[in-house]
Amino acid sequence: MVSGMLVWERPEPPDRPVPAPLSRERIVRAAIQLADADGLDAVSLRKVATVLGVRPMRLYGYIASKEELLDLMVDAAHAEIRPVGEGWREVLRSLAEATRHAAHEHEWLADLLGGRPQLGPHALASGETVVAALGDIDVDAVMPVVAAVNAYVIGAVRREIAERRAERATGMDEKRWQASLGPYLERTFATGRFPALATVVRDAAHLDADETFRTGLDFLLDGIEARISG
Amino acid sequence: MVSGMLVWERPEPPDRPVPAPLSRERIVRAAIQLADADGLDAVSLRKVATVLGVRPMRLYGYIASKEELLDLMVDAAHAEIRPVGEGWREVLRSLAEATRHAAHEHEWLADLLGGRPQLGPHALASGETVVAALGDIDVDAVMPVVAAVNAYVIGAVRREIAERRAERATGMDEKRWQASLGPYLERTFATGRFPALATVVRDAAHLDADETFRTGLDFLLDGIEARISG
DNA sequence: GTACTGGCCGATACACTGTATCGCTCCGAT
DNA sequence: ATCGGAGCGATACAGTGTATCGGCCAGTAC
Repeated sequence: MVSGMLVWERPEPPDRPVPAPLSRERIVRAAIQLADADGLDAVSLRKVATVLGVRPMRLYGYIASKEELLDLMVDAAHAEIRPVGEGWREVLRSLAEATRHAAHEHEWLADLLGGRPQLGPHALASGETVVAALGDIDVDAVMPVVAAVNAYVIGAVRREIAERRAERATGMDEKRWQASLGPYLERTFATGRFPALATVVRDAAHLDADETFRTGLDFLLDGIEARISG
Repeated sequence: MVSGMLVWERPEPPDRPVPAPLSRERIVRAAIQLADADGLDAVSLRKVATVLGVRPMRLYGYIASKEELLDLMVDAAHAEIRPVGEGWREVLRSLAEATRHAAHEHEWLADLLGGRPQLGPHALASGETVVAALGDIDVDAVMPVVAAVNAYVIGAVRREIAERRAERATGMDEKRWQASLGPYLERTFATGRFPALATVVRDAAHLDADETFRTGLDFLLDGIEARISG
């Protein structure tokens, strides 16, 4: 009981805000929302907490560090990566395309992919699907094959997103892109120090992002096929 | 002239510290030294300035932002990547191995590779070497081939370094590694949700990092060979 | 020799970060 | 009715990248 004041005189306790119900899932969703909108740099524990109507330190009841939050985000993204198809080649291609697709919807994924080992349930689940589809392949060959495809996808997606960002940074349309990077390359090539590069960049047909990705993936899958069936 | 005091009475002006001679090269070397020793997170403009015996804001006379410093670091690393060999296959393999080697000496490179377009002089130089060695290949095929190899290397190196760090984080030796991640995977596999994965992880032969990298690279180069010579 | 001026340097400041610490409050068990 | 413990949040700390701006200095024009 508080002092001698009667209830009638005592004011009500200040409206203690109803504690927002919290969960890892909510936290991760909020973080992803921020990252989708404004990039990975926009994800800070304070901003996430604000979005959730919560004080920052509350989050530490659910995660031990920001790194863990990023891990959870990546695993959440893996939930959207569901390889399908029949036969090892189709499944691997599906894995690659689905990963790329996810990175298109969540560009921050390009910054995180491959940055730490993926051991979350969703990542393992998609791994399981892939490995299961490779059942007709020599057991000892499965890991190297999956690792190779994953490596290619990680690198290809990173490069692609990096280029996309660079283009956007120059002003979003292709005109300004050619107006800023084009001239730089022109001037650089004009020095004559990179003749072979200059020739290829100027004379060769330029594939778009889709074609580039698929071409590289086909190289890899062809190489795999040759070895495992041989 | 300062007031009426004679020289003899007037103290010397305070030892104005000799301004440390500065250059992008020095700045980048200092940053790389920090990153080699303690990782990318240890690279801050303040720390770099301290190493150089300089105040932080001075650096902005040489670079416009920290991102530019990171770009310069990456290009400096590219200076150590000099692909050699005869014929397109040897050169591409050399490019891949040299990049991996650089990332072993500068682990931070794994965090930066592929993160932004590489247009620095050293990156272009190694690109020139590679493209020049692909002279006997159809011009339109050069870019996709180089892009594919680069993508694979970026991803493979990232994965490899990420794993190495995870191992180190558990205590550096293999015993503790098995004592921390092993049990996690064991418990996870024990749930029976990932049977195919469990089988492969448990029963298949495990390649070491060198073998894994080379196997994937061979897949890719084989696939390339099949297409360009066919 | 003197006045000016333009450029560089550095101190300070700002807004923000991740997270350690720790007192308070409240709930549930005894 | 009392105690214990857990969780919450305010505060604090050490650090970040960088904008701003006052002042010093070198060089130039007379």
